[in-house]
Amino acid sequence: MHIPPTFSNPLSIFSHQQMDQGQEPPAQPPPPLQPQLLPPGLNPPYVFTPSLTYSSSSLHQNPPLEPQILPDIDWVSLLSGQSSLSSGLCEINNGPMTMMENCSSSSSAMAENINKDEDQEKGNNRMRKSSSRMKKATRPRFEFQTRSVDDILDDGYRWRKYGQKAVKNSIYPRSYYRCTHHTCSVKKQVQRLSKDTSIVVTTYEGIHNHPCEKLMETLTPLLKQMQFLARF
DNA sequence: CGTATTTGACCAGCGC
DNA sequence: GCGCTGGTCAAATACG
Repeated sequence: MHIPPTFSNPLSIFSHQQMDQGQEPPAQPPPPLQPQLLPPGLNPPYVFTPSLTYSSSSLHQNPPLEPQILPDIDWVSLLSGQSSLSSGLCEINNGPMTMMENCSSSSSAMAENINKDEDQEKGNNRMRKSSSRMKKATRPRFEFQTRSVDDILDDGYRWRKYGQKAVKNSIYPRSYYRCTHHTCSVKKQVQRLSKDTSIVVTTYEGIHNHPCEKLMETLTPLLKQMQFLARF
């Protein structure tokens, strides 16, 4: 599925590492915005600008830190986990393994000793469900605020929707997406702000372990041509 | 017919 | 312990 890109002006980008400790969003209007880097794999109508950062209280239990203007965004590096921002977050998040990891291994060991009658099978299913849920270690998270008529930010990756949920204090539902790449477990959440309905908040969780598909689509013919020419 | 989306149910975590 | 909330699953449905 491909949703045509129609948004402009990502209003902010920041990590939940920052947001989890913060303060109230700024009362003052942000300074004039300057045009910025165009993310790779995105179509020309996009206009990216730097921005103050603030958080949606409907999305996060804790208010964000002081707003800050981030430097130019290297989207490829950021979304593939190579930027200083994302790698920094990885370091922060590489703490002790969550108890879910332990639970999942113990549950599989437990499963060997269980007969396969119906009730126990149901129990195992629950185990697997909760294990996968609990496996959710703290992963790097990035949030983008974009001004857009469409909810979906065309970031060059392919996503499959796996859930939608009404959230408290918001008239708009939150949508849950997973990266469709078979080896990639990156997720994102998309929600429109009720305070400012023109703003869509996209939260990425995890780092892609594969190249941006749209970027590869663009580059592959060029690379082939370069390889062809290199033979002469 | 294969793939993507929708949506109700289930579950864990948290606060009271 | 109970209720609320957010996140995920998976069957049903829609779509190309």
